[in-house]
Amino acid sequence: MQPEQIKKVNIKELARLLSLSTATVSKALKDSYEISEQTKKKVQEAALKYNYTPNPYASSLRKKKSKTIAVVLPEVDDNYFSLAIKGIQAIAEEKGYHLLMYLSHEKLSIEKAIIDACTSGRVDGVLISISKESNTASHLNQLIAEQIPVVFFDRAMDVFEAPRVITNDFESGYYAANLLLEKGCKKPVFLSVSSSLPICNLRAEGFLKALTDAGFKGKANDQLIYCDGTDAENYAQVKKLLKSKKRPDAVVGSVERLAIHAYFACQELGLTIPKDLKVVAFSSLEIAPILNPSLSTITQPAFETGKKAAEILFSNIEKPGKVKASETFILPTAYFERGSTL
Amino acid sequence: MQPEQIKKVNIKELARLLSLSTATVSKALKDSYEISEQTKKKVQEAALKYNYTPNPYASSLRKKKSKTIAVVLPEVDDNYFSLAIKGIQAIAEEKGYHLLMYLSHEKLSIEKAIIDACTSGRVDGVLISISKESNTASHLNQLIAEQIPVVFFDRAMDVFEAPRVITNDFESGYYAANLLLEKGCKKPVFLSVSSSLPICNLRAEGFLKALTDAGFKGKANDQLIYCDGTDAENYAQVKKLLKSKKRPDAVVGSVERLAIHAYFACQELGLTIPKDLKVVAFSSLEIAPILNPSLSTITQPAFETGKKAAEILFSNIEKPGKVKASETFILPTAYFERGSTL
DNA sequence: CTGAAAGCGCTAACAC
DNA sequence: GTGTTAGCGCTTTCAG
Repeated sequence: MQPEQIKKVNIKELARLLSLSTATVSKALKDSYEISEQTKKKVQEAALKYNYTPNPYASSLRKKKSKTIAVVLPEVDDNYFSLAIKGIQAIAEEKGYHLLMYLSHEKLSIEKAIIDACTSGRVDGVLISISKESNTASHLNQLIAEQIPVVFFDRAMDVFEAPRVITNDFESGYYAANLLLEKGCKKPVFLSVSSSLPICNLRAEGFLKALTDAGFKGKANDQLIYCDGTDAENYAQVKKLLKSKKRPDAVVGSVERLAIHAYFACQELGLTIPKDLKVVAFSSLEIAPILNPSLSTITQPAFETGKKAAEILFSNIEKPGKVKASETFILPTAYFERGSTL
Repeated sequence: MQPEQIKKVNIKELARLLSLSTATVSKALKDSYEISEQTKKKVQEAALKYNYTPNPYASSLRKKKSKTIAVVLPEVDDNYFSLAIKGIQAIAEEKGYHLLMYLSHEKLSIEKAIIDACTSGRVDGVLISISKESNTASHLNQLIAEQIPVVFFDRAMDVFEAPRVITNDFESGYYAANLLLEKGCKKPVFLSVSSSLPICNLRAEGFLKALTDAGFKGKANDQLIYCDGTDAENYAQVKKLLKSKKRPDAVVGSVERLAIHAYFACQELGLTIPKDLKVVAFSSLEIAPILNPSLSTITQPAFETGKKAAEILFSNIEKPGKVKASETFILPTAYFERGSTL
C-alpha cells in the first residue's frame, strides 16, 4: 500500500503536518525566493507524499485568474471545428490552461447564455466562432466590460471589434468559380450556409464577382442559394435544386456539409459527378481523395487557424492590448483539384 | 445607451445598492421560500439591471460543487470522438453543467496530469476514454479517493471498476470476419490499433474466433496485426502489408482510420477495392456511402454512447452509488454492407 | 527566512 | 423575513 490518504489534505493541514504556516507552504510550493532551499525541499516532498493538490477555485478566487479559456463553437461534429479545437487545445496545453468547451448549436440565445457563463471570472479569455443567428454583439460587450479578451476564428462578427483569424475567403470564392468556368460550366451555383456570416458572404461575393467578370448576366438569385436550415432541410433543398428543371451544372459548397449533401443527392437522383454536376467544397476533409469521385476542395487551414487564434488570445491575456482589436489575420487556403471537377 | 456598468458588481455591492444584506440577496436570487415575493422581485430586477452574475468560483469554493465535468479523450479530430462529445455535451447542457475538455494524445503521462488537474474540486465527475498506454489505474484511484464519480465510454480499463458504456465488440468482430468469409476471403487480417485496449482486443478476439470456427488453421500472428504507432507509422505499416507477398485479401479496421489508411494505400499501390482487397471498418463515418468504393461499416452509436455515459455520470453525481461501478452498458452496433465487401 | 492576518465572493447556520 | 457571521482554501501584504 502506498501512503495514501483517504481524506485529502489542504494547505492548512499540510502546514500543520510540517509545523509551518500556510504562507510558508504556499510560497515554498511556488518555489519563491523568500524560502530557504531546505524548507522548500521539505514542503515539496510532503506535498508529494500527502498527494496535495491546491484547490483551483480557491486559488482562482484569490488571484482573479482562472487559467481557463472558453471555446465556443456552433458544432463539434464537423471536421473543420474538430481540427480547430485540436489547434486550440495544443496551445492551451502548452500554456497550462484549461479548456471549457461550449456549443451554441447555431442559436444566438444559447450563445448569449454561454457568454454569460463566461463572465464573472470563470474564464480568462474566449475564443469564438459565432452562430448563424449572431447578428448583434451586445452579449460580447459584457466581455469587454469585464476586460476578458476575445478572439474570433473562422466565423467572425463584423460589428464587434476583436482580433480575428480567417482565410482569404473572397479570393477563394473567386477561384472556385473560375475553376468551374474553365471547365465549361454554364450554370454554377454557390451554396451558402448563411446569409449573415461574413465568411460565407465573402466567399459568395468572390464567386459572384468571378461570374460577373466572366460576363455572366444571370440574376444573383439563381447563382447564390442559401441553405440556412437544419441539416435535413438543407439536404432536401439541395436535392430539390438538383431535381428541378433549372438544375445547375456545378455547385460550390461554402462548407463541407453542403457539398456532401450534393453527393448524396446525386447518388439518390442517379446523377453522375462530375458529368452531370461538378462539385467544389470549402472543406478540410482529409479523405476528400477517396470519395466517389474524389472531391475538389478549397482547404482551410483549420488546425492552424485554431492555433493562431489561441496564440493571439494568450498574447492578449498575458499582455492586454498586445494584439489590437482591429487586427485581422488571414491564413491562406489551398486548392486541390480532384475528380469532382474533371 | 443601456444602464451598463464599467465595473462589475458583486453581491456585496448589489446588496449595498438595495440596502439589503448579502444573505438576503443571495437567497432572493435562488428564489428561497424564506424571502418575501416583493424583495425577491426587487432583487431580481436589480440583478438584471446591474448585470450581476455570481462569481462561479466563490460559489464552488463554498458549496464544494463545481457544476463542471471533465471529458478526457485520446483525440478530438476523429469522427467517433466528435460525435461522442456531442452526446456528452447534449446532456451536460441539459443539466446546466460546464464541460472541460482534455486530450491525452494517447499518452499515459498526459492522462495522469489531466486526472491530477481534475482533483481538488475542479470537477464533479469525469468521463474518460483511456489512452492506448493506460495499463495502470493508479491515477484514477485519486478520483475515487476524492469521491469523484468516473464513467468510461468506448475505451474502458479492465483493472479499474467504474461504470462503462461500450458496444458488443466481440460479436461485431465475429460478424466482420464472417462477412468476409462468406465473400470467399481466404486471407483476412484484423488491423488492431492497440494490443492493450480491451475494446480492440474484444473485437480482435471475435474476429479470430470466427476464423477458428470456420476451420482456419493459420497463426494468429498472420491474422492479427497491431498498428500501434503514430498515424504516419500506421499508414506505412498498412502499405507495407499490402505490398508484401503475403498480402491479405481483406482487412478489418478496428477503428476508422486504419481502414482509411487501407484505402489510401490501395490507391497508391494501384490495388482495387473490393477486387484486390475487401475492407470493413469499425466506424461511424456518415459519408461511408460516398467513398470510392462505399465502405462497409460496423457502425458504433457514438452519439448515444456519449449521451449514455453522461447520463450515468450525472446520475452518480446526484446520487453517489446509484449506478454500480461493476455495471457495463452495451449499446449495439449496426452493420452496413457496402461496396468495399462486394 | 517565516508567520499572522486579511480577504477574494459567496453561502449557510444561526440569530433576531 | 431579514441580517450577522463564519468560513470554503488559497495568496499576499506586511511584520517580525
